Amino acid sequence: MKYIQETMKESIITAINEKFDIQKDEIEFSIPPKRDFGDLSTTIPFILAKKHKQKPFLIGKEIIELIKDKFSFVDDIKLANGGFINFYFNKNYFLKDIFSNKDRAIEKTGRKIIVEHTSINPNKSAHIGHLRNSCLGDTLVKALEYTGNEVEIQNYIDDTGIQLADVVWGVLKHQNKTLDEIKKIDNLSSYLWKLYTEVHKLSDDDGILLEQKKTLHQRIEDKKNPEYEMGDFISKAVTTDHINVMNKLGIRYDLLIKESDIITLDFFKEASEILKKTGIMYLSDDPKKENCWVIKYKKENIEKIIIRSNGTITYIGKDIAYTLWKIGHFTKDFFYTAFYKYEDEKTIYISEDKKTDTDDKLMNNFGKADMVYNVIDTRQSYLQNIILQILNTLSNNTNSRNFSHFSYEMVALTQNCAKEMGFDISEEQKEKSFVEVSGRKGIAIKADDLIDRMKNKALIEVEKRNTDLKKEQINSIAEKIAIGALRYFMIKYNSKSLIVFDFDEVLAFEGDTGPYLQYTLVRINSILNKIGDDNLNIGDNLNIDLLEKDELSDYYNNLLNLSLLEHQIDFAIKSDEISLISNYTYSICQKFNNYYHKYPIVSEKNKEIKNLRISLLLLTKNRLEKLFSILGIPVPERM
RNA sequence: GCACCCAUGGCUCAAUGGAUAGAGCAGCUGACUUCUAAUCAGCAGGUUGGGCGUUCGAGUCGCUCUGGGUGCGCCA
Repeated sequence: MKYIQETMKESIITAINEKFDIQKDEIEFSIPPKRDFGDLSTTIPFILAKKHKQKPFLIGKEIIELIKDKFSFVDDIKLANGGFINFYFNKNYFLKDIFSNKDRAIEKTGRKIIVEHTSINPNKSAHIGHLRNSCLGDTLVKALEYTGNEVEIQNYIDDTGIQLADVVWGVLKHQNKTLDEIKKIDNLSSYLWKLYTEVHKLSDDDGILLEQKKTLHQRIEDKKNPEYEMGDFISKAVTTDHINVMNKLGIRYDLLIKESDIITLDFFKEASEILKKTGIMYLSDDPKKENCWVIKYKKENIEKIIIRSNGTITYIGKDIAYTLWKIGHFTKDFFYTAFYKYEDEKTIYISEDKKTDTDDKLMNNFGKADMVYNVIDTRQSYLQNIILQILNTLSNNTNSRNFSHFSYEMVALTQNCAKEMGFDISEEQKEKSFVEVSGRKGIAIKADDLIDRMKNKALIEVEKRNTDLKKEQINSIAEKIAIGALRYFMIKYNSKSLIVFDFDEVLAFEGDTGPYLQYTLVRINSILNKIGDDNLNIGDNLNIDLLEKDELSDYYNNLLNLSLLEHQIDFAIKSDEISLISNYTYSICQKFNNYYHKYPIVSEKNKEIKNLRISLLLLTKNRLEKLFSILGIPVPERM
């Protein structure tokens, strides 16, 4: 449909541009809400009515006269409701066009895009809040790849942060453990999860302790042992745990960037030169900010301090430097080494502050992107907006977008859920309609625990329905269902809506859920198995007019919706809204399931009608498989 | 105080300024000797928080009020 629309736009412009003034990007098509209104609709008359100060109805009539014979695949064009131009396609042409183009390769854009997501503090297990980030980020990655972009997936490791220092203090000073002892701990992330909340409780209002932690934090940053060594081990071990959990969900990374390397290599120096030279960063006149280098945040008219009066850099400075590096504003680069290998040998690299043995060829390929996505929750909007402002100023070129704070609302818990988990909730929090997730307070569901819980629920269902299967098969199916359910749940909501988490909702496997989608595709595969490969020779001789009126309408409805795939994915990316992809997938399944119940396929006697139905089946399968791979939803063999 | 976000059936959410505001859950009724009932069909449920405005057309845009949330440090 994307291609049909493009051709139509061009033909329309050529046909009418002598009489009417219209640009290509002003023309928009939409699928009409009712079949009676045709197959594709445009509101050009309304747009022109404003420009030419005429009635939309009259303009519409004139346009139709000008374009009526221009399209071989359009049977009829009608004017409706005061100015809508509705196109009625030749249905057979349309069917053949979609069917023969279903595997058409997407053109490469030649653009390199960096997506940073996950970026969990490496001091404890991943939890549901992180899952939303990673699922959104990964789906974004896959959608960008699908549309022909080269994507580099980065995961930022804050290995010098206070959060890490907290647990290092916990093991060294509070528990007096040595590095060797720590190395022996099974499931370190989970162990630290508990320790972290303990440390947080202890130091809440203990001044001496806070001072001690501050010193320790500085020693990590200065790479002094044993603190540095311990921090380095913990952050790498925990990061590995995070990579493993995410891998279960099909979420992967190309490169880890350590904050310590940004500091050690003094990336900020180069960033600082750029910012000073362009006047973006300047010495403040404000007496309260004497000797501070600041950036003016225009939106709120605030001077944000970047370099403190003592010469040290604030938090955002590192982020600015990192982003400038990503977009290729730097001459400086990191060094790299291999960090992790997936089962298929694909490697995750990690940044280093000095030369390593890793092959040089790989080193030069990181960074230097045409576009950068930072997947970070909405609470960081202020800082991300400052970065956006800097990049906009630097690139003067206002119409090409090269940075997106891909933001989303946080995940919280229902009061019920928090109670069920036995969390210690403050009185203040109890008054609210939800409980904020907090790693520090231990108020969150760990990713591992959630996946296990979902798998167990799926296991019961699979066992009930498939008594003939072996244990491993049941296990593998249950795992796929759990993953599908979780990934769909995490992205189906609009990114601006707060997810108030409850087990009932994530464990629902009926209705608007991942398993519903999976069930649809499993069923399609099962029908195709019954039909057998021999009977799948769908030729060019499909004739949609053989269908009865009602079926024709249902069939065509499915077809039109299926034709929107490319358009929907483009639109989701353009609007920074991943849930559009899951919504679209759901609509395909709903329409197909309805069709399936009305019209038999395997038992249909009329060969031509059977072929028509099979072709719809194949087309639906084709679309769903593409969408599932973008959404990261696995396809179980049976359900 | 300033900035940003949100408000749509009982609940959870859709809707690209467009035609009669759609789904799922919960409730009720019905469909498995017929391609998997994790499914499907039907019933019921709406003044899109209030007001004003822009527009041929507003759930969607602007202003305003109300209610909720988040952010705003020489912390990270």
